[in-house]
Amino acid sequence: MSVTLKDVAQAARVSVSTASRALTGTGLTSERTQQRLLLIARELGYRPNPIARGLKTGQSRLVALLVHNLTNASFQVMAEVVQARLKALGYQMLLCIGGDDPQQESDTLTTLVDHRIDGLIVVPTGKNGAQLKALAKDIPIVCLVRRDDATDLETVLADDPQGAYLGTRHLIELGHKRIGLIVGRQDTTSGRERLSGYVRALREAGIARDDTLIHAGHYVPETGVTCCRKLLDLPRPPSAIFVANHEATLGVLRVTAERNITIPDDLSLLCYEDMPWFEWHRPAISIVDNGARDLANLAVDRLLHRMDAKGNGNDGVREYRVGARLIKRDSCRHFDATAPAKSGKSKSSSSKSSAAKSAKV
Amino acid sequence: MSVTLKDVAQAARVSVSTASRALTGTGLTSERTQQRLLLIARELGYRPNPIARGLKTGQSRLVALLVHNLTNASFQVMAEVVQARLKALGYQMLLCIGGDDPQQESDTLTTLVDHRIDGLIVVPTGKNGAQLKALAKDIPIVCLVRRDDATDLETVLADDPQGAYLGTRHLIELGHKRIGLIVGRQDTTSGRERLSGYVRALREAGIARDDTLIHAGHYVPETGVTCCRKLLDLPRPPSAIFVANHEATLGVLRVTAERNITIPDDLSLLCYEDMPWFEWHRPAISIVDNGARDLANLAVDRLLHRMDAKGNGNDGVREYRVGARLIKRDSCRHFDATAPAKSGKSKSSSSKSSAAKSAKV
DNA sequence: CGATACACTGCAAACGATTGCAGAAACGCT
DNA sequence: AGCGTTTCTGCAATCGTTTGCAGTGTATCG
Repeated sequence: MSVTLKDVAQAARVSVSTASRALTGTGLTSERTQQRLLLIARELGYRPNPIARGLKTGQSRLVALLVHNLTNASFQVMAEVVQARLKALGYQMLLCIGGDDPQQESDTLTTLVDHRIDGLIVVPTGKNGAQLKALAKDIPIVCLVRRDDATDLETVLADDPQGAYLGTRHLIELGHKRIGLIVGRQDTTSGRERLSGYVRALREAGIARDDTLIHAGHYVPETGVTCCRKLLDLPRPPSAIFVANHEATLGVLRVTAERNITIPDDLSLLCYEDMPWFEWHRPAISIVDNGARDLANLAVDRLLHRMDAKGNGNDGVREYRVGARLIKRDSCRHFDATAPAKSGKSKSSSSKSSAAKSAKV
Repeated sequence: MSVTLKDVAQAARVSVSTASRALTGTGLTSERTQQRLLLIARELGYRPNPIARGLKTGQSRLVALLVHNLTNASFQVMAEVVQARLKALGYQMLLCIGGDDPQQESDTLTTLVDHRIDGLIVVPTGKNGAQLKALAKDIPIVCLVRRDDATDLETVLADDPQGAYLGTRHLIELGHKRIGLIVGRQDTTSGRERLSGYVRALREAGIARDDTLIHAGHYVPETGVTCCRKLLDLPRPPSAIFVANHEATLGVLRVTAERNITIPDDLSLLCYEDMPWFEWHRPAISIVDNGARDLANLAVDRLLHRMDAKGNGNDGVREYRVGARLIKRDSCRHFDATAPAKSGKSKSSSSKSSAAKSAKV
């Protein structure tokens, strides 16, 4: 069916071994024959069979990336980055979707080692520590975004404490004192860390922590709906909301739209993690960027390092933090303490009516 | 390192061949030994090595899905569907991102055949017909969403003519007569087909086609911006816009927000293809659903069929169409011909006004 | 000029499975 | 008991590479 090494060898009237050595460039063959074989191989359109090679060498040139889903914009860019990087190095990426489900993660993991992947970047659920630990003995593994506490795997993390701190401080600097926080479940690292960053910023600013302003929930839009309602229904509702549970953003947006709350006039909104449409939305939504691109790149770097190091790529470091940064757009504004709360106020502002607008933009 | 067939055979005091036959269940071994081997294999934690097996059988248990990107929501759900289906059948999905770039597509394709994938579902760029055709001789291929005209590959397509027709008709039924269309490049199948569906609906309703209402462009948000502006700046702007180039939706939304145009009061908006946030958006955006989920499922079905059929799974059918359907949400409304156009009308609802304020523009 | 090193090359055994072929065991039948 | 079937098992080749080892030829040196 396809051209094998034998074919090349025959055409060149040498043995398979010589052909192999010439083509893989082990340097054990004369310059002349090497060139000749290279040429013949090209003419014949020879492509080495990774399966056969893999059988012998134990390597597959396959690197897996295991993420929870593809809906999350961060995972999308990570996948794209990883794929691009790996391809450039001659690896194929095996992208797997684990659905944040331990069982599925475990299954996938076994399939992957069956296929003798050369390396793995995984966003762990945290429930398969033992398995991961065992795997790590055989293949290089790097954890991404989440840590699996049951292991001591090298992990590339977003700097969530800092990101949350940055975001909260930004809001404080704008004059907000009552800042609602919608954050992820407290049994996840990111959930805890983001809360801590928020708390630290508050403390630094001398603002007392008010637990009625803090809501945690699952990473789904519905969380945004319920939490946002709770916040707005408070006797003294917040003047700003920091949605540090990115999936919840949709829910928050909906509730504010339903209640005719104008962002950022009536309420400032700051979100965690970017989505492609955030900058197209009006008002464009300010965010704390967790640096998905950097995270992915670093993860690949670390993985490659380990793969090269053949066994011990331990540089002592167990955990890398990728800095978060604030991207200011239009959804946060200075808080004027004298203005009325968010009760039904009618807009005087229609000033900028469409006439002016339609100019050119 | 890991348990091989030989280990199992030794433990059971039989030959490797017997072990192999027992475990693969070829029925050529006695019930008793088979059970015994199954047991021992389980105890030892034996997992067959797909690489070794692949070398002998020429199969890899790998099926590739090649899409343009992961940003597109349709591709996301397709990837998830394909992954789920394949995994259930013991295949691993190789998800590849081709970026709609012929060169990259071609490279990826070669890598994939190198890895002896058992099957391929591809969204073709349309520029590598020859290569695809050649590949199709060796492995089962199904095209998805786009057709490659240079081949006669089995193709699973969305019913774009029908979808566009449905959408347009919906708007017409709501009383709209001037319907703007923002559609994809006319050198893509989908671009052409959606335009044709739009035209048909118009003709059926006895509405003259007005080419100033029709704009085509690349699949990027910017297209939405420019096309939308052109439409709104028309002497007689449309009362509804059908965005049949899904990437352009963001741009359209931005322009309308900037110009203080309230949807659906001032302008009805209908989009093609769903995005997760469409139903959370206020107003929730009505769409024509191209049935990404169904498309993916059908593609998998067809591929599996071909893979089973070993060579000729040709059922004569070359092309499958998956019906589109209309999902009515809140972005389209009845058009009242008596109301003023979209000139400077001040908002009664006032809700959105300030959003556009941010002067930015 | 003979010995010794060196640079290449080829043979053959792996890697871990599958599979055609032939031998062994078990059985039924005359 | 002898023979033919049938049923199971094992040997060994094979898939396409890589790689240790031994062999060949040529250059180098004393």
